[in-house]
Amino acid sequence: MSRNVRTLLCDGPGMQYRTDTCFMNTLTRKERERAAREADLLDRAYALVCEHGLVSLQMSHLAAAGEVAMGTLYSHFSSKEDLLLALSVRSSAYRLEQMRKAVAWDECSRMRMLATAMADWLFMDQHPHYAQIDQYAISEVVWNRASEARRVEFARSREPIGALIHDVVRDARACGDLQEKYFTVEETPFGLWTMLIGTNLLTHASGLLEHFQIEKPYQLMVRHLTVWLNGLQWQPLMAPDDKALTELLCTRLQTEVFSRENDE
Amino acid sequence: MSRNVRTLLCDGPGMQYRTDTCFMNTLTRKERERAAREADLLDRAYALVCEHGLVSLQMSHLAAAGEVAMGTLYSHFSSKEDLLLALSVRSSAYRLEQMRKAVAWDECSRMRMLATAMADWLFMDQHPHYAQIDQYAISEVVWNRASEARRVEFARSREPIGALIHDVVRDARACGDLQEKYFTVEETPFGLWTMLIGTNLLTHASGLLEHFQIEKPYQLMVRHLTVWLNGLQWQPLMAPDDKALTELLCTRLQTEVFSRENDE
DNA sequence: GCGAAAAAGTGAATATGATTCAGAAACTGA
DNA sequence: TCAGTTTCTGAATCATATTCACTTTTTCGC
Repeated sequence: MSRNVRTLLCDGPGMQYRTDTCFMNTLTRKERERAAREADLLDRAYALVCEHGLVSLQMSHLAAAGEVAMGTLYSHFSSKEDLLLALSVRSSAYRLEQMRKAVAWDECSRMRMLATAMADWLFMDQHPHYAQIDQYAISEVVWNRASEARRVEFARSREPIGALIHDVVRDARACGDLQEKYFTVEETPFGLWTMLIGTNLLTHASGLLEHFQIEKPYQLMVRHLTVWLNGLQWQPLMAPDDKALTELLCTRLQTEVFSRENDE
Repeated sequence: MSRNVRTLLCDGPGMQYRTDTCFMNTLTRKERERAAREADLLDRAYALVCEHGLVSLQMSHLAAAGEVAMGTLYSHFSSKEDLLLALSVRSSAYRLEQMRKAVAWDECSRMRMLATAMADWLFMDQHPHYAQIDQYAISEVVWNRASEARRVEFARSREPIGALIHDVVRDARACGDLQEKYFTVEETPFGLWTMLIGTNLLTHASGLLEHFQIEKPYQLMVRHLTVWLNGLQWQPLMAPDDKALTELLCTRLQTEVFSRENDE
């Protein structure tokens, strides 16, 4: 009978051991242990990626590193792709942390919006392997081979980040910095989001941007974001050619907001 | 002695049979036949992708379909990833064709700029498999496993598209539609480029955008491009909430520019 | 044309590495 | 304690990319 409920709920790895107790928001000891092991496996997987590169990540290596059998590994992750997306989910927390600092900045809404983009950039700069994993995991081929449950988990894991940014939009509207109502609150950050992802993708295709005479893609992106913010009439308007401003912004963000001390 | 020259030039598949005759821009019969076979293999590979999906594309299937041995296949493509990037190179010609129509539109420079983005969108709509291949091929993992020669070939193959867009920027500057000189001609389209790529990536991660209450990503992108163009002060300015305009634009483009007859 | 050397092509064998599953071990509750 | 159940195990399987020893074809000096 408990069996039946469990079966109904199970539609993928990571869900496998969830029972009705979930509804009470309490995890059994077993469930906690299992979650802990999954987290541990992900940590080790990330360490392997850092050490040998994403391409060399092998399920058998991870099993060895995590001191579990292949079968156990596969009880957590339905496939290698599922593991990659799980890694990406794991990165959400770090991104969120960074993002929180950005939006908490004691500055006007526009600066805070820009800071969210820079938070992402800084994150990718500090964690190039996560940048690579995130990028790869979201590509159609990998995405579709991950489990449905993991895809949902991924979307959920990014929700808080979305919420944070939506709040900035709402603040901007509330204080009059952002008059326009062309977009819903949810639609507004789309331009920023796509530029971030596109820049990341292009940046990592080594040699491609150089071929098109583009030197510092992230700096350039910030300038294009400035253009975009101006297009939204997000006050106060700024000149996108002001490279000094961009750099000052970078510097201030790093010192005032992200306190670069915590390099790992 | 000819051997030596050849050896020096050979640094990857696809280059393997290039000799000094290249410098005279004449291909020997052999070289032409080889090029023809490579093209044929790519056609068949694309057909296989269309029929069974990118994930199911197998080198052995392609060898069978192209009636060549595995070894021969590998004399053309150094790896599966190299083949994928070659497929992406192949798509450049089709993209270019579409793009040419867009920039030849009898409209103001701003509309033509927007039309280039729509050309890309339409291309991806008409050739979803190319959209998927292009996206995957440019991802760091695949990109780095393709041969250096192929990566260069890819960059070169996109050059004409870049040139076309740069011309639109130059035209806009010449006729006064685009006053600003914040960006070099090459830097100007970066915002558009990244939005296109980002939108494409997000769109194909099924379920993700829906999760964030984003309905029609490409329409939304066009509106964000309008914002961006406004930010550049690219005349004539337009209201990005004018969905009717966006749709009219789509319709006009499809009828006047891309003559949807040529659906394959 | 002839025949040896070089080039191109072949596909079975190899190599890699993801995934499975039959059985062993651990745990549970009476 | 023990039967039933869950969980873990890792060698075996399977899927495929890649290679390479060998065959066929082409080239080219005579």
